[in-house]
Amino acid sequence: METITTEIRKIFPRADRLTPDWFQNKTTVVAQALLGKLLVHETTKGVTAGYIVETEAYLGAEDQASHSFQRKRSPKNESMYQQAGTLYLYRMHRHTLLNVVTGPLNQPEAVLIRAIEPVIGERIMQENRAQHGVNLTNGPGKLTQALGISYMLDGYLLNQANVSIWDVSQVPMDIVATPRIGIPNKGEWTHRPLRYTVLGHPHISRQLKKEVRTSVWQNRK
DNA sequence: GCTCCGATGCTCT
DNA sequence: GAGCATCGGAGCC
Repeated sequence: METITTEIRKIFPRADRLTPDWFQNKTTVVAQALLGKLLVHETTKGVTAGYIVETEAYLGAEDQASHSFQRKRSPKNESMYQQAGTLYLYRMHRHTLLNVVTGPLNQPEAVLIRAIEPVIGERIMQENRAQHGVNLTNGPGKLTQALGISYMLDGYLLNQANVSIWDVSQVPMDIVATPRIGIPNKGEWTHRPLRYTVLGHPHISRQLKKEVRTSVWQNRK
């Protein structure tokens, strides 16, 4: 725990680790506030980390697109019912997707982390993915592979599984809300703007080249 | 025990 | 922009 703090603060002297409490806030608020935060994984190969640039909110029992729609509950999605800050990981085809549980205990909401910008351990990410450039981390399955995060971490609390999220005062210039990806035939929930992105960031998934901007972060304080 | 399918990504056109 | 890989769990027989 101390060594990772030292390592992060070498690069970001004023970095603060987010505690599970931080995720008790409203899911849509957390999803937007996560943009610019640093997602960190301590692996056997070294530290991997990146700024979060794309998230999606999943609003529990009433959200048709959520795994916990109508409070559906099973060993597979049990993590969604746990306390805020719990990691919810599941496998999609042969990929692993990472969520962080939000809100009160037993209210099964979560934020899906869909894309990051590599910051630490880019060489490790290249090894893990056999790819380079934006292809390293511009998708939910890609970023877990790049960071070396396995579905075995499902159910662990943030900070207790070598996975942590840090406030490093990186602030988006602009945030845009759009419909979520891969949610067909879910009525109004298909179209609700619950996907949040750092406007124009090159690492956002499924983005057209002409939408990429050169300036995406505010200057640090 | 069997079928169905997905909050994806890669490849090829 | 379409096709398909690939696998565990849920739902049903």
